[in-house]
Amino acid sequence: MTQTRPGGRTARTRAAVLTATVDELIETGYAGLSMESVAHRAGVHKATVYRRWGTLEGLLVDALTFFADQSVPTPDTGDIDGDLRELARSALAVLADRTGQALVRAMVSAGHHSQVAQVIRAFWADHTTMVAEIVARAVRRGELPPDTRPADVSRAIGAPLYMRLLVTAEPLDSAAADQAAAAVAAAARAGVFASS
Amino acid sequence: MTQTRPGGRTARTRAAVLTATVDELIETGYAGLSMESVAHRAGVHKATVYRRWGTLEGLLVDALTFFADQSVPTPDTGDIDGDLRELARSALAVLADRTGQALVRAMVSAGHHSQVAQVIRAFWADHTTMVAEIVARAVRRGELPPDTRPADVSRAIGAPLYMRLLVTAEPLDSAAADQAAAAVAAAARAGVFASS
DNA sequence: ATCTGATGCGACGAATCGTTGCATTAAGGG
DNA sequence: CCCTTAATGCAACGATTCGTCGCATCAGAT
Repeated sequence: MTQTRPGGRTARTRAAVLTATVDELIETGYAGLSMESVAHRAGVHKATVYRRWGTLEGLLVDALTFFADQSVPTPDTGDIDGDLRELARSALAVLADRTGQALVRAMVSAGHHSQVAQVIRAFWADHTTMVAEIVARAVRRGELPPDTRPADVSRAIGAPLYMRLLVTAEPLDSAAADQAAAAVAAAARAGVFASS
Repeated sequence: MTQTRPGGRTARTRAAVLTATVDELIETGYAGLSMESVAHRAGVHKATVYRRWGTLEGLLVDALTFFADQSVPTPDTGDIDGDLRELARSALAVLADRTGQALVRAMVSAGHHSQVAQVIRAFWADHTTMVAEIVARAVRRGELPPDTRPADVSRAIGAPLYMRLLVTAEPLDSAAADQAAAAVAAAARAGVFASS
C-alpha cells in the first residue's frame, strides 16, 4: 500500500512552491516561467518540483486550484442592477489584483492545455450557475425577459474587464466595473440575451 | 553611405520569414515560437533571422504590421444598429480566422513588450476614430446621446468576441457577433457610454 | 561587369533542460 | 522513543537549445 503524507513538510513545500510560482508569474509571465527558477525561489531543489508536478502545466493547474479556493457568495441586493454591479466588482477585485492578473494571464497563455482548459470550463460553469440564480430572481421580479440566458449574461459581465486586462491594457477601476454592469443590465432588459 | 535594398531577394526573404512566423504561431503559439524553427520553416538560415529581426518580439511586430495592412472601410448602413453589426462582423472575420487568432493570441502573450504594446495602442486608436465617425452620425440622427464616448463603444463591440477567443474558448460565429452588436446598441442607447 | 549588401554555412561556447542514483531528512505509526 | 519509508536534497550527466561569430557565396543595384 503506497502511503501518502499530506501533512507537515509536504504541505509546506507545496505552499512554498505554488507561492513561488505565482510570484514568478507576476514577474516574468508564463512565457518566462521555468521549473528551475520556481524551485530556486521556493528554496527547494528542482528535482522536487519535477517529481511532484512534472511540467509547467501541472504547476499552473495546481496553483490555480490552490489560489482559487475562495468562493464568493451570490449577490442579492434586491434588484438586477445591484446584483450585476456586485458581480462586476467581484470580478474587478480579482482582475485588479496582481496575483489574479498573473493567474488569468497564465490561464490564457496555457489555455490550449487540456487540464488548464478544464479548470477554465469549470470556473465559468460555476459562474453561470451563480448568474442563473440572479437572473431567475430578476425574471420573477419582472425586470428581465423570462428566457434570458444566464451563460450569455455571465460572459457579458466579465468581457469588458478581461478586455481591459488582456487586450487594451486600460485601467481596471470601479468605474469600468460599474459601466460593465450597466451595459449588461441595459442589454439584458432589451432582450439581447433572450433565447427566442 | 549605407545602402538598403528593399527589392528582390530581401522582400522575398521577409515574406517567407513572416509567413513562417504566423504558421509557427498557429501551430505552437507564441510560447513555443523560436527563431530557429521559424528560419527552418522559411527555408532560411537562422543567422539571417537573427540579423534582420534580432528578437522574437521584433519578429512579431513586423509580422503584425505585415499582415494588418488591410484597412476596413467605415460602415455606413444608415442606422446605428446596422453600423455596429458591420463592425462586429469585421472583428469576427479577423478573430475567426486562423491567422488572426494566432496574431491576436501572440499580441496578448507579448503585450508587455513596449513595441507590441505600441502596435496595440495604435490599432485601437484607429478603431476608435472609425467608431467616432459612426457615433457622430448616430447622434446626428438622434439615435444616441450626444456625449456618447466612441472609445467605450469601440471596446464594447470587440470585448465579447475577444472574451470567447481568449478566455472561454466558445465558438466565434455570426450569432456571437450580432449579439455583441445588439448589446452595444442597447447599452449605448441607454446612455451607459455617455460621459456625463 | 563591378561593387556591395544580404544570405548561407558551419562551428563555437554558454546556458538551459529534464533525468538519474544515492544520501539525508522527517512524517507518522508502533 | 524508535523504526519504517515517503519526501527531499544533492551533484552530476547527456541532450538540447541559444545566440554569435568569421568567412564564403549569392544576387540586387549602378
